[in-house]
Amino acid sequence: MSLRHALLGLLSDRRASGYDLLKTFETSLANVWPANQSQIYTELTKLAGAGLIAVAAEGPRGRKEYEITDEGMAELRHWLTEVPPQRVIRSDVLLRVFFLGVLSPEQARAYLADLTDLSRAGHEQLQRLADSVDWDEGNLSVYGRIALEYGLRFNAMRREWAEWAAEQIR
Amino acid sequence: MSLRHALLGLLSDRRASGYDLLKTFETSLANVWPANQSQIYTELTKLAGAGLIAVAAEGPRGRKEYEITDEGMAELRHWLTEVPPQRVIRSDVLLRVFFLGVLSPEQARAYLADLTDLSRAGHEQLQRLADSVDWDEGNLSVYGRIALEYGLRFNAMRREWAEWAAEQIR
DNA sequence: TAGCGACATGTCAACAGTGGAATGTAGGAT
DNA sequence: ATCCTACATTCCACTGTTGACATGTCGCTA
Repeated sequence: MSLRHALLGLLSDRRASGYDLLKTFETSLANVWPANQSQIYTELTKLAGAGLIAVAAEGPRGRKEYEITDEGMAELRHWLTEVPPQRVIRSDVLLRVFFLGVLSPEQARAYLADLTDLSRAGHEQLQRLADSVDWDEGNLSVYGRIALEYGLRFNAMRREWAEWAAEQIR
Repeated sequence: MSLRHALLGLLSDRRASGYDLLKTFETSLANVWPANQSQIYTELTKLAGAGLIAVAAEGPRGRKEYEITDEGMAELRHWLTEVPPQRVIRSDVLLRVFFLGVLSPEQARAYLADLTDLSRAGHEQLQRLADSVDWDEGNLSVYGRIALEYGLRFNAMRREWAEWAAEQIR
């Protein structure tokens, strides 16, 4: 149920078409809440039907620019302040760890080494992103920076853990 | 597609019925890959149909004890060594952060304070679990301990991040 | 002016996950 | 002997996610 809130959140900042939103999902939101084209258009239609967003303008090529309604803003605020966050995160990365005993110690260490590399690469990618963005004083900047910092810390944590874990085997 | 591998992984350790597996999912695997009853039974039927597991024994009350086949072991090893782990993790926790600008600074800080508490509680719960288990020398123990350490480090990281983030606002 | 790439939306089938209903049995405690 | 709890499975409806297919237009450039 979070896709709708992601859309409401983006539309709370500025009006946009499905296509605009799709581009945003492909870039900044890709690492947090991926969504594809069909899902976005379907959900926009549902949101409009529920009165949480409305078509504000129509443009060339059938472009429909949506804006958030007061009802939509209320729903967004409700989600932000009242809905308890998901406690569990499905992680196939961690799931594999449970079953590494099936492999040889060498293979298990190789898996953890791959995770180390993956985490290092993720960290570097985010660091480059952080360096390339000019962080002005806007809200999106403040919270975008905070979200990015989470990514940096997460990757650092995972890298250190994977290195530690590899040492624990045999 | 990971539920099937979770089931194969568990069955690689010992034979079990759907009911046994369900109990395992409710306890040790609940924080890594939650699955409910209907999903487990459906997937077991599919796995048996595909020849990756087989009914090894039948017991009282229609109990069917499954065991992993050679084909199933091959699939499990393939998943562990060859299938690249998911790069993105959907996180509604982080998604909210992007949109905290919609709220007042006080409300945003309150959200981060809740996250701090949540992370602290999660850490304590895992710490209690770690203290209560007797870590023998088996593989499950080694890798179970490694997975648990991930949880501890993750919660610690998130708590520190949430505290840092709250300071960044205003 | 012809063509191409980006813009733009809609629909569909398939699979994964959630939650609940229905059904029944075995075995231990009172 | 009865009852309750835990054991045990199956099915169903609904929602969310993925990937592919289908369709068409605008505007720039060669």
